[in-house]
Amino acid sequence: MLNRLKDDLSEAFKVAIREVAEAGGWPSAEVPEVPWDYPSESSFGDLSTTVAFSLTKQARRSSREIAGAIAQRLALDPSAVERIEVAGAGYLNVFITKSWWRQVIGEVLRAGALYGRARVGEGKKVQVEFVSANPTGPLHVGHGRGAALGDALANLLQAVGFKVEREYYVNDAGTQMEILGRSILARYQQLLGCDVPFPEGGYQGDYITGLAREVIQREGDQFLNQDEGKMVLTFAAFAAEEILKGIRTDLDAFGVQFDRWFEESTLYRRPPERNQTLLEEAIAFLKEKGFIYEEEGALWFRSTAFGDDKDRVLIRSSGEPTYYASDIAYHMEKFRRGYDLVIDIWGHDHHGYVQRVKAAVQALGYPPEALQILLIQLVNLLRGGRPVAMSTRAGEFVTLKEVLDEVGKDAARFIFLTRRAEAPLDFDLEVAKAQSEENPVYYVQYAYARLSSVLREAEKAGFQAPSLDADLSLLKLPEEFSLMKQLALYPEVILGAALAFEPHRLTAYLQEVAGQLHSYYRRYRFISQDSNLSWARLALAEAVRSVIGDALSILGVAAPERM
RNA sequence: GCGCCUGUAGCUCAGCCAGGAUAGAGCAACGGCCUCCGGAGCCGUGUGUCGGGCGUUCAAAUCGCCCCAGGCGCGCCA
Repeated sequence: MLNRLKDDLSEAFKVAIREVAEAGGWPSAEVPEVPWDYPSESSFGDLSTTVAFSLTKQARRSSREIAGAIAQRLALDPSAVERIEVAGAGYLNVFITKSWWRQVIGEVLRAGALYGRARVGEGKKVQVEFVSANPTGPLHVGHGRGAALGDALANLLQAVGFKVEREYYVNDAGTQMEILGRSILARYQQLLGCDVPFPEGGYQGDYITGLAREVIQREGDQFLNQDEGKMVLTFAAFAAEEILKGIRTDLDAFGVQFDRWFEESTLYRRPPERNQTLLEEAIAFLKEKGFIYEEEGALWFRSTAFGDDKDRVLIRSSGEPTYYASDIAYHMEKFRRGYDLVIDIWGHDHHGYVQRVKAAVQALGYPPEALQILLIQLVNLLRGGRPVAMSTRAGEFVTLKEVLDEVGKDAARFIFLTRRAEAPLDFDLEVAKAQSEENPVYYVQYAYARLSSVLREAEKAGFQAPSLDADLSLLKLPEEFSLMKQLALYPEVILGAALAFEPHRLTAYLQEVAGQLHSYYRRYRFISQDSNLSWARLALAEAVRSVIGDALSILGVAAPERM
């Protein structure tokens, strides 16, 4: 709605600029786009443009003069625009009519959950791959941040018309599986009284011992004297499956569901209908394109042809494929599935890898912008302002489950989404638990619960479902117009957050709306003796509630009617 | 050494991609507010070399270059 208004205004401005140019005898061929700002100060109007500044050169006049001339020739819809003012050095400030703002309420109430939805995605297929933690241990807080971001981003993209699939890449092959198997085997042997050393670089967490104990419970000591190489594989497969179960449970508790769990081992298996594995196919394709060469017994990919610093090995001289090779095959597989856009969410420590994978995607014949890689910075876990010590190596880490048990899903998700991905995040357990103003999630949820309560009370007082027929012209307070403006902005916030891959814009928006609502609530009453006014304010209440609820659902945070 | 991210109020951060009017929030601090729809709330008070420098521009937190500080990455590791 606001968008439509801005488009209309832009058109009117362009017409006026052309007229001014013709009258003034300066070139009118290049009429610039008209940029719109929301001025911070209400005396500067509701919308403001600096378009006059950009015309000074071609017009050879001052921006102030140009702005004045434009303002005089503007033909505007009087039902939407109250007046135009020229201010400062040549700003053109647009004041929107009160009746136009009031229409936003009806728009929200009529559209309901569809308010703020857009179609820019045009049904294009997007894949968001996130979390993808190795099945070698439970999810920790950092994974939680990735999970919250990926899920919220997927929701946002859905909201603007993309067809989204969520995927988890399971690294169930390669070295780390072997280390996992060895770690469990060592604990198994130790538990049964054998004096064996723990493997170097093994996974030391207590859960490893727990899994070994589980094996003993189920199978006893029958594996003690069997072939170790075989046992490592068996134990690894068992452990990965168990750990993955735990991961699924944790993600479920966190409210994240994936459409597909793609196993790395698939890349090394020959599908019945083909005569090559996906990995072999990928390499064969690159070879055919001339990007592969042999040197020192290894197979190299000429990634430098696509902006990488150096060429990379795909097949080691030992015959083993590198992790990079499997990732190339994986991305080939992804794009074959027909996604228009693939988004990978990785930990920030992988950023050296970005260029490489993009290079591979290009070599495979896909446009580089079809793959977007988002890097998430670390989560610093604090308790009462003091860092909580964590070391994955020593097996000491705070798991996502522990955090969820302590602070709950909603607080965790919301806080994870308050910062943009590439900024490190301090996550203070005490703050996340606090049921007070320190904690942004409660502040926002409370606004929703409060409005729900008001609407319940209203019903008791005889104001059934907020009426679209309410006389909104009774809404005259500045605070009411502030809220209406926030409602009007919602579609832009959704669209902007989705296209920029920045869900944190939505948490910020929610905090702003909640703040305005609380402030209004303390000062005025929704339900009063004046029944017409009550109807009008309740319509506003319902509209605000609807938008807060919708935004929370996109973030994956509950919108409680009572707290 | 090269590359990426970060540097904005005492603290945590928005704003930077698409440059515009006195740079915004929250927390912390202090002082107020429960005849009234939920006080998990509200109102008020103060805070800035936007890391530094140079440049582009009518206009720079925002764009470019250089420098400083912190983090991370640069494997035939994953």
